[in-house]
Formats: sequence, C-alpha cells, structure tokens
Amino acid sequence: MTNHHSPLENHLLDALPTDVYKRMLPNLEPVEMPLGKVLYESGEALRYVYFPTDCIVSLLYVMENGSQAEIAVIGNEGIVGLALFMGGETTPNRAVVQSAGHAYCLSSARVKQEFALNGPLLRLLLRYTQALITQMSQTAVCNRHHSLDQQLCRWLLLSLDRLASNNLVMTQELIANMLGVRREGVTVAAGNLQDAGLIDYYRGHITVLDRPGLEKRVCECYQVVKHEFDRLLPYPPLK
Amino acid sequence: MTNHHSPLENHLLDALPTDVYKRMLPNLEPVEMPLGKVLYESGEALRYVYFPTDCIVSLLYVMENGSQAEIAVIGNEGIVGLALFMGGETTPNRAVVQSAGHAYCLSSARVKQEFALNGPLLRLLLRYTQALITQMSQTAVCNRHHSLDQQLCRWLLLSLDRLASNNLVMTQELIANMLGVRREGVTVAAGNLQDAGLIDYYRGHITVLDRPGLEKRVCECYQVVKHEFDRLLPYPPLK
DNA sequence: TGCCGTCTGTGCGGTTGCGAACGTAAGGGA
DNA sequence: TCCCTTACGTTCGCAACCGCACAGACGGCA
Repeated sequence: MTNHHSPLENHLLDALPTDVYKRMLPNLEPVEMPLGKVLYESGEALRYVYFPTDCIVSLLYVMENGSQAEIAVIGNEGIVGLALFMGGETTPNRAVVQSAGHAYCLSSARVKQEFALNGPLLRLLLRYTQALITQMSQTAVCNRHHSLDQQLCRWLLLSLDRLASNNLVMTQELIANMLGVRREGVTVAAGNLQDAGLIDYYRGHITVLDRPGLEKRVCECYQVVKHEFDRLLPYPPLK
Repeated sequence: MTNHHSPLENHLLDALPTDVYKRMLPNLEPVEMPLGKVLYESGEALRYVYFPTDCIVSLLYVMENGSQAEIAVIGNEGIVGLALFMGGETTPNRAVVQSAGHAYCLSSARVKQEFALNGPLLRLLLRYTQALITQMSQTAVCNRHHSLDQQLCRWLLLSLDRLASNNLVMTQELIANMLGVRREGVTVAAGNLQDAGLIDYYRGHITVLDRPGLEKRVCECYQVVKHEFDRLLPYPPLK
C-alpha cells in the first residue's frame, strides 16, 4: 500500500510556521500503523515520537492485575510521545494503535534538537499538552459519574472526530478494554444505542448512523474536551 | 499569625538554581491560604500562580449538575496555575484550598517573563507537569477500578505526604466531595480503617495512627504516583 | 441549662457493574 | 464440506455504591 498521506494531515505539523516545518520535513519518516501495534510500553524509554495522520492511538494504563484503562486518545490532532519533551523520557503508560492507519515518526534526538530552540514547536506542544490534560481529567470524572451508555457515546464521538469515515473497525471486546469495563457491559450499551437507531454494528464493524443523536445522548464530558481542543488548537491553523 | 515560612519550603522553588531563585525572590509574595479559599474558578483567567509551602490545594472538576470530583492535589512539591505556562490562560478546573496554610504567589506577568527565558524554571515545570499528568491519569484509573476503602487510603496518603503532621482537619463530607462519592460511603470506609486501627477520627479531625498499615492497604495507584514524583522531581534537589 | 447546628452512624431498597458460564451465529481455512 | 475461531447475546448470583431517611452525639451559644 502506497503512503499517499502528507505530513500536513497532522494538525500540529500543519500549524507550524513554514520554516520550522521545512526544517523538520527531511527527518519525518512515514510509518504504517497497524491495529494493535504497541508504540511503547509502560516505563520504556521513548525512541520516537509519532504524528498520526489517519490513525488513532490509545494511551492505556496497565494495572498490576493486567486489566487496563484508556487514559486518552490521540489522532491527527496530536502527537504520541509527549513525555519526551517533558523531560521524563518514560511514562507509566502504554501506547497502542486503536485504529489502523499511518503516521510520521521522528527520532528522539531530532525532537530534542528542535525543543532546544525554544521555538514554535515547544509552544505548540505546550498547548497540546494542556488539551490532553483536559481529556485525561475529563476521563477521570466520566469514569466516576457517568453511565456506560454515555461513556460509550463519548468514546465513539472522540474516535469519530479523529477519523475521516463514520465507520469504526472495533470489536466490543476491544472497546471494553479501552473503557475498562466488561465486554458484556459494552454489548448491552451498544445494544441500547443500536435500538435507538444511532449506530449499527456487525462483527467488529461499527457504523454511526446518527451523529447528532449521539451528541444528544453523550454526557457533558465530550463537549468540554472538544471545546478545549478547539480553543487551544484552532484548526485550520491561523499561522 | 506571622508568616515564618521560607519560599524554599516549596520544593520547586528550592530546586531552582540560586541565580534564578534570587531573581524571582523579590516578586514572591507570601499569602495566607485559609481552608476553602478558591484560587481560581473553572474558565477564569489566571492572575497568579501559587507555590504552596504548608497547605494543600485540590484541583476539582465541577460538573453541570454541581457535583464535583478531585483531579489532583498539589502541596509544597508543586505549583498551582500550570495552565498559565501552557499557554491556555484558563483551565476547566476549580482550585480550592483543602488544607489551610501558606503559599507564595507570583503575578502572571512575572511568570511569563521567566518562562520566556527558556531557563531552568521552564524545564522544571515541564517535569512537574509530567508528574501531575501521572497523578491525574492514576486518578482516572482508581476511580474506575478500586474500592472506596482503597481510594480513601490513597487520598489520606497523598495528603499526608504534603503535610508536616499526621493530623488532617477534614470532615467526611468534604472528603466525599473530593472523592466524588457519598458522605455515607466515606463514613463506612473510614469506619473500616478505624476498626483496623489505622486511623482515628473525631468530628473533622483525622489522625493517622499506622501509616505503614495504610500503605499495605492502599491500591497500587499511590505508589505509582509517588515513584513518578520522586523520579521526576528528586528531593532534596541535586542542583 | 437548654437549644441548635454540625458531624457521624445506620438501615433499606434500588441500580449498576462484576464474574462466570453458556448459547448462537458468522466467517475462514484445511 | 466440516471444523474451529471469532464475535456477539443472554442469564444468574453477587458485591459495591447510590439516594433517602432518620437517629444519635457532640459542641458552641444564649
């Protein structure tokens, strides 16, 4: 499969001033992002950062007993590997490709070079970090207070925003892992949404039929996160 | 009450190189931090950052229906108002003093001056940001997967780490608000810990009797967060 | 001394999600 | 074609937590 994607499909890269972008371009390497690919494990030193163009990456926390929970999702609006620029080198998270596609990757050495210049990349990533923090804290709140139905709506909408199509390739088992709930719970919640005519799913393929309907049903968490992303990282970029 | 605290009691300030610290010192203003004081509201522009010396500040998310949940706690190891340096100016959180004490505050203009130098303060705050992110994501996980007993242990230990004494002034009602659970639930959980001889509480005063016992009972979340703080922000600082 | 507000303890029914087990149906490969 | 894997649906008992209601218990104040 030829990679017909431009790095500019990643919103962060697109938002960079032309000179910075041109400086970085030779070092950006296109990579396939197959479903399930582990970009890094918890505690592992990061060797690359990834700028997704048409894939979705989940940040997961893996517990001692093996169960896991999704902390945040990253698509073409962001970057995977923030810990590199934060100075910690590692994170206690796992990053996994949740929806297959492509990305551009950049070696840690190159990234640090650019950071050291204290230029637009640093400022941009700071804003993105704040948006990501909002997403994480909203996840904490949502985990505590909202029903599985609503959380599923939130998750579907977050995924949808990061994809071109309204079709997700995702089994209920995987969704359950992401949300940190049982597979049976997802079966019921998805059944509710299907009965309401909002989605249609069939053996690992979910089609969103009525996006406005989902937005009516979702908890406030989704809008809060979306507003914060739009506020901090307007797209198309103003430059 | 005279303020006999030095800014150096805040670990971040203490970790700064002497020249940077001396440059900032004239602008640091001591402030009282009474219980319940709201440092900023959700969506409000930040006018100051605060470096706590002997108080604890909670970051809370307030939901549409008025209920709230704690996202993170900040004590003398950190700074309140990170959003200022991230570039967003506001956050969708509320910051409230959870345990009375003191802090040093710094106007937003002064902070930005220092950030612009791209110096040690920026690098230090980046590391702190990563530690805070760890705390937030661990909160998300803990909310989903662990029992109220364990969450209460975690909360007590996090608070204890940020205080000099083993005595907390805190009603069950307030703890319930922080944890986003019912007051009755806290009554039961605290009763369990009291029956186990780990704590003693009496009308808004909690005394920790057996800290190692709490650490045995707490979920993994506490240690993960603590390790990450120790790794990213060693104290005393190496300089 | 008596009253009132705050803080804590307890009980009850209802809901939600967990854990495990089992059934079914649709591909995919030999 | 048959078998086996994957994906989804359903059930049942169990535990945790919620919402509500109310009771006691302590402390400050008149």
